[in-house]
Amino acid sequence: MDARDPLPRAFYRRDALRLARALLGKVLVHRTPDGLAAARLVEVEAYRGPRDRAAHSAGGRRTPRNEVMWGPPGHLYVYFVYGMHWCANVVAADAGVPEAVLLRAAEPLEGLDLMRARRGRRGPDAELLRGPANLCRALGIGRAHNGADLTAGSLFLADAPAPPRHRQRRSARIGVDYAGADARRPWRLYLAGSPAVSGPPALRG
DNA sequence: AGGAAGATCCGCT
DNA sequence: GCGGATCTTCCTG
Repeated sequence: MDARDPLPRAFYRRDALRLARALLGKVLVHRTPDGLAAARLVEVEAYRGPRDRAAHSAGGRRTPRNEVMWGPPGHLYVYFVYGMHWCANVVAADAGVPEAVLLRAAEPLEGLDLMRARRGRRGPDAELLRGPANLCRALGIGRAHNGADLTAGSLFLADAPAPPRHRQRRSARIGVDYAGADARRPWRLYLAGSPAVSGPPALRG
């Protein structure tokens, strides 16, 4: 498979934790009229369905907002938070199983000028996609991309070598203190030492 | 109909 | 470390 081809549907058809592991190192590509932007995923979080109190699908709540989580795998679930930010998830597992992987950070690869412009040229390049909302901003992802099919179209994930195991780390997920015991489950995965990883220093090495 | 909280980010102290 | 920005969504009454 060419590195520029979208990963196939079968890649996404597994539970969110396994998909999260597989996503580390993969390349998210977005072609728009303004140009192409691409970045390598270095931080993700698994949200594991109705029994996961931290997930938007907790308790089996199915609403217009999280509807995409119930759909087939390989689509993007994009939601709006805090009155100003967009965040993007990759839908995992079979239709009817509402699991997803939040994309928290990535290292810029292509389209640096475009991403700087979208971000307002703030900070070092390595931090252009540091944090879930910044990632969406730099890649031009927003409301229009909710439900987008990542296996066909201008927004897709391309294959890339898996990062070495000795750089892979796990931690509790960030920003889910409301979720009780589930808040402490180690379902955040990241690459140690990447300057693009978000969170406090203790959660980046 | 109303209100509370949110899978965040940034700038200031 | 803290709080403000800003608005959608969902639950409650």
